[in-house]
Amino acid sequence: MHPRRLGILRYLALRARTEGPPPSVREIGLEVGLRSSQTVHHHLLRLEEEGYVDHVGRGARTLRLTGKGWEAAGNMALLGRIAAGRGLEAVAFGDEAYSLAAELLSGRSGRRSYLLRVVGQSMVGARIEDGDLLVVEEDEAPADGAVVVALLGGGDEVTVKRLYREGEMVRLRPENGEHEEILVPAEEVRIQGRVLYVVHPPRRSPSGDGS
Amino acid sequence: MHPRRLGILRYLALRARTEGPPPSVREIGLEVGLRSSQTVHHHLLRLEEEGYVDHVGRGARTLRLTGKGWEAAGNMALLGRIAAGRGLEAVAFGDEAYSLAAELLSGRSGRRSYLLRVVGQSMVGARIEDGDLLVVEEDEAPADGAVVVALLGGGDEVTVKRLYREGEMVRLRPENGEHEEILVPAEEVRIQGRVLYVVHPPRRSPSGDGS
DNA sequence: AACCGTACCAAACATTTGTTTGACGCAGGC
DNA sequence: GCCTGCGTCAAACAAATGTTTGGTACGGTT
Repeated sequence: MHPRRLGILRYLALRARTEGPPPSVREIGLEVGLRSSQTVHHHLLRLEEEGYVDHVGRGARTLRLTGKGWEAAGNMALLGRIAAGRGLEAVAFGDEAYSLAAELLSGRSGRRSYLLRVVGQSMVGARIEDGDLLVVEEDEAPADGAVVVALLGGGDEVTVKRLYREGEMVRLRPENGEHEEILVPAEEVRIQGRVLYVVHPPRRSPSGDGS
Repeated sequence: MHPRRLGILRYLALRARTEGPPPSVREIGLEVGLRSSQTVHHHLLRLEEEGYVDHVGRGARTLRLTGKGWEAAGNMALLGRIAAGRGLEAVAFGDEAYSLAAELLSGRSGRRSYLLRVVGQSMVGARIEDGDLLVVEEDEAPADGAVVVALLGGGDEVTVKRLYREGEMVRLRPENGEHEEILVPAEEVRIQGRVLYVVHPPRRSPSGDGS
């Protein structure tokens, strides 16, 4: 991905998560450092050809990120499915999830946020279960005891745990008796964000259906 | 509230819940039946003076509903707090709730939806607990087994239960062993909507905090 | 009756905004 | 060397959009 275009996508994502209209062409230029509206226009055309952006109607500020665009922008980053146990699974999302996130976040501190889908049962004690959506706000220094998204092993591994700092060490505690705590040096873990909300449908009926 | 202005507010709310930018002055006029952009402008000025709308930045399509505006628009309808046991409590909302609802609903079937805050523990079995937010989609005929919002006693009483139809009767089943089923004639209950999502923060840590 | 405020319209105006035109420099391939 | 594609700029154009101006009609007040 062209770095300029990536910058544009990121800015579009930022604006989409912020209250207010999508940016104008010149606003984009101002943001990403392009002095000619034409240049922005040029990149926008490419991005539209390649399916990263969209137009909803005609007129001013009708630009919109597509699903592909959100993905490429990265900072919306349904990073992937969080494995309570191990590993990062295939990224999976839908437009509904995006728009859900977009508004859950609007009006917030300006911090970036995103959605994750949970895989695993290690946090059932915090009402987080397999398949739930998490609304995560980026925050590298949340309070002790917060439920956080942590990156381990240089980013290869993502997990949701409750955070406790202990000097040079970081304790990541699951909330499920069957899972074990992780205790690692602070350098080896990067706190990515804090879980703001858990979103899920009501539990399926014991017998019947309803969904 | 001036009916014209109410119409404008409603349209603004509609657009805010829809993907795409806020409407232009002329688009508003088209919608509410005003042929002069000036007239729309006029009402917009009044609405801004009275604190129903807002401007975020300068330029095109920077109009925004304020909390007061959302409330006046009315179609967002945080009807009230649902008492799992009895009674409808005071309506309570905040900007967060509004914006949350706005996006959770966007892109949906066109049915109206709203948020409710749960009071009571009668549905813990369906992962619905006291204080949770419910995203409810209006639906008078949901499938058997769905978790629904039901109005009893001519609307005086609101409750969340799982729905089962039995001939002329309707069974509303709580999911908490300590609560009793409600079995009433179909005429005495009005199904208001179906619970799509449950939204809540992660459960507070057993010991510490983090929120 | 004269006056005032409100709601509305048509038309014009100024600004913003999307888009087009024309040009420059650079890298890579033929 | 020469051509092509790309990224960039400046400038202009055309469409849209927010805003202003001037005017009409109506109802209530003084």
